[in-house]
Amino acid sequence: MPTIDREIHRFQEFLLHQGQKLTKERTALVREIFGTHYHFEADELLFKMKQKSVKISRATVYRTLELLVKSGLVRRVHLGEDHYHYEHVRGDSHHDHLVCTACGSVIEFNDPELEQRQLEICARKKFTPTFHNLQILGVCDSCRRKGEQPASPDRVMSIGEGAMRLRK
Amino acid sequence: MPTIDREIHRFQEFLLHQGQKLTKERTALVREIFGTHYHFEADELLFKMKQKSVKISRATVYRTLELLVKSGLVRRVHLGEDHYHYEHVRGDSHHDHLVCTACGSVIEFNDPELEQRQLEICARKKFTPTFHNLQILGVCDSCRRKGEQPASPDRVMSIGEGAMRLRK
DNA sequence: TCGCAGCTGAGACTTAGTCTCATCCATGCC
DNA sequence: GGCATGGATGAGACTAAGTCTCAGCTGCGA
Repeated sequence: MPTIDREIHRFQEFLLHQGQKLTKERTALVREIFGTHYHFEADELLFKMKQKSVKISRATVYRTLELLVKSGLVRRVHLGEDHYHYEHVRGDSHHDHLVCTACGSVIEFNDPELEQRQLEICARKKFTPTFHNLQILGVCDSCRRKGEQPASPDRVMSIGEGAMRLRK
Repeated sequence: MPTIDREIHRFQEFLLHQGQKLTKERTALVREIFGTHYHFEADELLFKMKQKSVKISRATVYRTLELLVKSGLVRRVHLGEDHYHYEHVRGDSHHDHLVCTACGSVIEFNDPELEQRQLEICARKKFTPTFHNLQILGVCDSCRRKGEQPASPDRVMSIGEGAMRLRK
């Protein structure tokens, strides 16, 4: 898949630039992330690799995710749960998330006016922003119509594909 | 301190309303939270109680924080670290946070225009919001002037008073 | 193809938070 | 005040997510 090869190439350039190597484990992870996942958890990724009989340890998954975040190919986000989620980046610009607390679905949005307003607030407070993180929790259209009971905001359903956990 | 007594009274009413009791442990925690802390971590609170020789277990601290969040007296927030922070609420309205990645200080702001814009985005996406969470990470004015090197965004310094941890 | 710096897996360890259960105590009733 | 009782407590085991260690492996430049 040529698109993924481009990501792998970008990752390799990033690694070489700081004297690091592109190993087969790293390549496999990039393939998995850019090939099928969008929002995912570290443990979910580990599980998928095991499912495919690609032997990669937990340590390597976490180490590689850290490198991918540093390289800018992957973003680490909070989606209202008490651990991180990751999403791959494909040259698309920054966005924020609407997270449905009933079904766990994630809707992305990008709103330049909102971003602009944030910059104004920072300027007013003499604050130099480097990064921000906005999640709006609530109920998506289809859940609202199904009349499903939203979970309480501090107990959001698992997001993503609900992959089984590897560690009992 | 009469102000704190008012908070304790509100908490007691909340508890009674659902057949729960105001114990001396819960009272002590409310006093500590409303008396001296603003943004704090669960473990920090536990440490402060131990310092004051008030014997309260970890389980009770977490259980009481949960009740305080439910009662609306305390809010649970993400400040860019991988665990929760809490802040007490004193009738003030919702606000968001600017978090300095160099010194760990937290600046609050409330911007009705920003909130309004979020509602518009939700309406456009047919999403019913219940709650949101915005942190802007960056460097505060005094750190910028000191020319301090900001920590990388994914490795934010500890926020709060840097209380020693109880568990080694 | 060789050497070695960087990488890997296995599993011990850490941190933040939850759960269990025997015992305690706040509250309502007498 | 004394008593009954159901909710609350503490100690510590347990869990989830993530980090660290170290002996052996491997990608890549010479």
